[in-house]
Amino acid sequence: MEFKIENKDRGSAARSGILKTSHGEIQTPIFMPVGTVGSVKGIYHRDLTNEVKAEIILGNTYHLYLRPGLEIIKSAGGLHKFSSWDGPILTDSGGYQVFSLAENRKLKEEGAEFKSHIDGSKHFFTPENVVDIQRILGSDIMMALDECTPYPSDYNYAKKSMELTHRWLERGIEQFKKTQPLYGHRQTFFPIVQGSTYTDLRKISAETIAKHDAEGNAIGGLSVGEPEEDMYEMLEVVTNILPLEKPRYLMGVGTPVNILEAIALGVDMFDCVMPTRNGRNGMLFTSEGIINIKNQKWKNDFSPIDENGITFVDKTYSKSYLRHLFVAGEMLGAQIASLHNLGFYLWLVKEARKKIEENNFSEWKNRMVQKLSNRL
RNA sequence: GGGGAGAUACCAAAGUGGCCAACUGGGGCAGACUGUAAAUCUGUUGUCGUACGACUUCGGAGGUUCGAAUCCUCCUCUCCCCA
Repeated sequence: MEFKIENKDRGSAARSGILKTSHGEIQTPIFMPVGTVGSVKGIYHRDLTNEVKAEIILGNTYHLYLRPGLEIIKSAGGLHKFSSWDGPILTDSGGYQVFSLAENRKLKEEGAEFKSHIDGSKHFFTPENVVDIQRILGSDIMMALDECTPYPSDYNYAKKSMELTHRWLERGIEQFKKTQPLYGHRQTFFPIVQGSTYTDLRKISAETIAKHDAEGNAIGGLSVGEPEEDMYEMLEVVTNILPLEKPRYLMGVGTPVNILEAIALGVDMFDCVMPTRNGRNGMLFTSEGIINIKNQKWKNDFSPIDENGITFVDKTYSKSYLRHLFVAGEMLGAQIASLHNLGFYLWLVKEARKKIEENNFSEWKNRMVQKLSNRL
């Protein structure tokens, strides 16, 4: 994998770049739609490519390992072929499930023991076998196994958790070096910074991660309930330490405002379930603010969903009609909202990229941030 | 014509002397959602008040009782069965 920074913003740490993978180039900053089980919920790949202009999507190790299982994905020739997505794929390691399925797992030095949420069966994830699994998935970017530390965590827990993540990282890197891609294309491996909301821990973690000189670095354990100011503070600490010339990936973030603020701090890659999940639940993100399309106020509004939207649904369907679909519980409503939101998220990062190239990112960002939180 | 059942909030439906402004579900209204156990979850839904609370409600009119959605009388309406 190759990363080249193209432009740097004058008023902030924002930068634009190009990330080259075996499945295509990614223009950063970029938002990566989440397709946990090999599907960006409710969206055809065709629309992901042609409408949303997605350049890379996510898959999840834990979920794909449980279902359909590695045998099937291996037989299919990897996740790209299995799901018919020939663009880049990043797979999360299951580290987030260590956090989100906390009640169903036990953390040990060797790894994390999971009780499947599907059938209760037991499974053991280690820093090593998570690499092996991602080799089978064939993702372009593989993630290290980490513990996504919950918020709030007391200092001692956060420190121990971070240190475990660091030890796991050593093992993951070893395994990564010992193994080869299975399908003839390149794969890379991103380590993850932890450290909860403690400045000194974040600093230690970022330094530790930086030493490994990976092709890209991720920042995890944020947007798990902490105040946004804390997140930005941690980001600033971490982005000042991680190597400038390597892409930075902020995991699981976030709201449109979060993304712009993080871009300003020098983050290049983002993923979040928000555009799809919140879309399914009737929330639309637009350049003018947030719409809860289920609200009564849209009942008689026959204007397009989003005049400025980039996808075909934005001008094809009216707010009134979309509201009707949600009220009626029609799945088309969830699909339209998801497509719109993803289109908006991709528009947002592409616009940010444009502004960085034009050297007026900060000013634009400040103006956008004002509008993005509006409730329409 | 004869016999029976019933009428409760937007709808359906529980409650059959005080713990009832009234279970529950639907519908309505609003909120939440950040590396997806989510096409999910939460709140609210008589009026007024931020709240403690106050006031008006269970087909209608009377009555019994300290107290009635609940018991009695009459009335109105609906449904079912038989002819």
